[in-house]
Amino acid sequence: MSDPSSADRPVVTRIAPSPTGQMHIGTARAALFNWLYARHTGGTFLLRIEDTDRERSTEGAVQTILDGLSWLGLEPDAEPVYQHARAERHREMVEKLLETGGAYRCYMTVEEVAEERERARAQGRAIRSIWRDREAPSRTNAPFVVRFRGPLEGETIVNDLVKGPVTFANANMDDLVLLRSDGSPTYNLAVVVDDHDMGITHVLRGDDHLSNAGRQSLIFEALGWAKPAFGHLPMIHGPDGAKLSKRHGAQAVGEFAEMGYLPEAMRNYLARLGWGHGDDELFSDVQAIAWFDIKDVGSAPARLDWAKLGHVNNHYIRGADDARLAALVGDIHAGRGLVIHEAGRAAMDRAIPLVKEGAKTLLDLADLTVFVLKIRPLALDEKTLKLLDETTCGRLGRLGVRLDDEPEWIAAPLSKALQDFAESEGVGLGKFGPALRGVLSGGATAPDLASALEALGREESLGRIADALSQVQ
RNA sequence: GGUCCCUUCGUCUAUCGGUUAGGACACUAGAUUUUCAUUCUAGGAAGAGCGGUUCGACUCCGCUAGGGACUGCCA
Repeated sequence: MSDPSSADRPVVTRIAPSPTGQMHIGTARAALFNWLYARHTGGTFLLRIEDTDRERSTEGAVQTILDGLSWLGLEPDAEPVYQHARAERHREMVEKLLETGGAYRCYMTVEEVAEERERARAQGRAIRSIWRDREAPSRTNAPFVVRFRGPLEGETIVNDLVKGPVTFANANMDDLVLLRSDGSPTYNLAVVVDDHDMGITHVLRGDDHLSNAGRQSLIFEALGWAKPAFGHLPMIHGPDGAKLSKRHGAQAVGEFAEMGYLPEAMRNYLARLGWGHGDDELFSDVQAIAWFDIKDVGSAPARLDWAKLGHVNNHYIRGADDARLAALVGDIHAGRGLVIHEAGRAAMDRAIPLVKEGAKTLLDLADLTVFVLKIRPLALDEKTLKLLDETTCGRLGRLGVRLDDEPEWIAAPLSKALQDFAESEGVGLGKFGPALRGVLSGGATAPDLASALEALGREESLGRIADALSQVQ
């Protein structure tokens, strides 16, 4: 149902964030959908930085966007376009509109506009300037803005790819400002000119721009240009249904990264928010690209569900390369001020594959591996100290000797050895397992005993047991 | 206030006029067990409300209610 004029061109999509702070997760999802659609159709995915508001745009925010996209693995196919740099072109088009009568100079003061706004609101109509049908004042250097001369009647229909046909009465649409009194172009004008010049065929963006689609359609028409196809994505809300904000835990891409979510997990989870392919929940980028279609994008807003995100992330952590995880987790440990020695590094490498199935985030993985990084002799927690009575100490002593006989220090045979030992002692593992756990981990979270032993290595394991025994005696 | 959008289990969703309304996460119970977790098994859980259209409606239409967006010389 796309605009016929754009149907035959190769697809060009774009993400057009304004660099005014953090990169919202909704922007990330819009980027993902644009990226998926471009990849699916063999088209192009572009980035445009909407920095026409010089007051609010910052260099740092631009970098945040670039970093965010890069982290997500959604690199644009060309250098970013900076909207601000195109101001001359925008002004040219306003000139053209002025010549063709599609726009007019409005000399209303801000106060007068405020009054008109109030009147218009009270009367339930759109804002109209008195200068719409009036000659310019005689005093030539009076400040003015350029407004769009919108049609007074008829309707504008946006055939939205997600929402279906959306009808706006032209009478309800304001004569919006195209050029500010300082001569700088505004958003709605710049978007239209840039989308046209960049050859954008599909505009997939947040729901909050739906009403802008009506306004922008009018400008496209006034300029005599073909419109792109529009698709307005529903917003992402917090778990309570309100617009996603800081108090929901996170809203910026960078925050998700810091919380230990993997970019591929974010892509999978975000894709599933508002888009679906039957019952498929976990899928690769290749599959998502093959399956993605705008017609399968839902129209209702979705809530962020941390539990499910955690589940998806866990799935990708399980499948992730261990060396990559080790590097990522090492950074987290380092960030927490932990020094990682050579031996610790090796122990981490051994520990990660043994514990990662229990990690929902990289932060979890850090918690699950911290026990191998402890330095001997470990400080024993009270719970463990209480478990270390004479009988248990005797057992652990014998266990140490028994384990040292193991030819191979890997989990499966170690597990067998533990079972055999328990049997030879005539007790269940429960009789000394918890004590051994405490001795090996110093109270930190640790995996099952055999895995913990393997991760620590022979020397370290036996050393920790010996340390504990001499400490208690 | 006005314009526009949205509404299936707690959450994300499948369904595209005829189904015991399916799946995933979460939850509950049981099994496993050296903590937590993992794993396995079982289970509860939904069409906002009211009217139409139709032989038949979750699906189409209208109204109501509830959410949301926009209503800037912000984007």
